[in-house]
Amino acid sequence: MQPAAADPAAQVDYASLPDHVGYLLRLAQLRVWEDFYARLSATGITPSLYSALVLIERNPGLQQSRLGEALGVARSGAMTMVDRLERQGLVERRPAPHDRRAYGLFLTADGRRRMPEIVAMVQQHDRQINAVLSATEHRTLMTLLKKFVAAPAQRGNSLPAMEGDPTVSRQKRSGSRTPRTGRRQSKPREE
Amino acid sequence: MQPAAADPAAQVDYASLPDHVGYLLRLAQLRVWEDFYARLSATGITPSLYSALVLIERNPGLQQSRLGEALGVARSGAMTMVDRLERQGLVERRPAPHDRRAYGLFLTADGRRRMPEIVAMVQQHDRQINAVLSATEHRTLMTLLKKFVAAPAQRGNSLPAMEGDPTVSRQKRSGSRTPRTGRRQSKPREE
DNA sequence: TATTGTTATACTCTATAACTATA
DNA sequence: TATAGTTATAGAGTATAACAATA
Repeated sequence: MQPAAADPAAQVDYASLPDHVGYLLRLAQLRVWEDFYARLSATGITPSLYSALVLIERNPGLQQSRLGEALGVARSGAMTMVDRLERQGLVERRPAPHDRRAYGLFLTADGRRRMPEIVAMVQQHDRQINAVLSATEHRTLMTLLKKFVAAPAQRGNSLPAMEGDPTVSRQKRSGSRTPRTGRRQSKPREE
Repeated sequence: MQPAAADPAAQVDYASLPDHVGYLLRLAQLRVWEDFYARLSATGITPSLYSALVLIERNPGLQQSRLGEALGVARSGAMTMVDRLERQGLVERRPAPHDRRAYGLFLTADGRRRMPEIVAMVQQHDRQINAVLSATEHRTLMTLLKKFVAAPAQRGNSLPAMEGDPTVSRQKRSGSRTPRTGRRQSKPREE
């Protein structure tokens, strides 16, 4: 995303671009992410990982599939997220009580210990991000965004994670679908 | 992004997630994209391609590098975009008058002919998207988003394209950088 | 030496499909 | 037969680096 050196882009006429909500939404989100990453880079927590953490903290024992559904990612994507959080020692998978296929997700002791700090960093990030708006403006923006999002969608409508996603494009375009192969074994930790 | 079947996600407590601007921005953008892709899928135009088209139309003779800077993508990325637009017959590269390295970008005759229709589709998309807000609300939202975006950034601050981007994450994370190799020849159309 | 266009390569994110164990 | 977790693979998007031609 390298910023234009001096400002060669200044000569370009952006025409109608800034009149599109989508364009502004993207710029805004980009700005938010930049600050998020800059601020939390040391922790290795990304926006999507953070949203997973919050959900797991608030819904102890949550299953991976449920997490994925809640965050709008495929099961395999949820896997990756949980793997990362597990590797960071923040989250653990415990066998589900009544279903030997499933696991429940929990914060580890370390995760519970570190959570407040992480949350504080994110809140600080939020404050920084919102600093450009007055309290009233911020409230208004949140209200409008919520209204925008809550509106009945043409298609399904869950609440996805906090992360970028070239997904939509991929899904909706491309008429060619090629099947795959591959695999080997599963659940190498249950014998 | 498959929508949750019935609504298993409804049982999940989203906790503080909806209080974060970033989270709402992402949801909002997702919704916008969905509609954009659904509506323009037949044309093969993505949000980022559309923004390129608009810039080229308004700035005839624009160089690829300038386009890239204006849209916040690397030169190689601008290449890809222009390649796609060229393949679709919408844009052409003409040798720049006073710089034999450079090319100027122009809409083709066909591009100019099709542009109004594309613009109309995008405007229709915009209307649909904005339908959930009153005219006043929409104006307020745009104003707030602009204010949000226009605020002095900590880092550089150009106006990128209309497309998702896992970019930020990649750039800001990862301490390991491995150099590459590769190439073969360039400009096979200038001998 | 710097810039423009180009190509090769790598990495992130996320999807689909198929498989295993279990229900 | 369906579901949870897993794994392999595909592909979109975008970055970096190196190169040729030109400035």
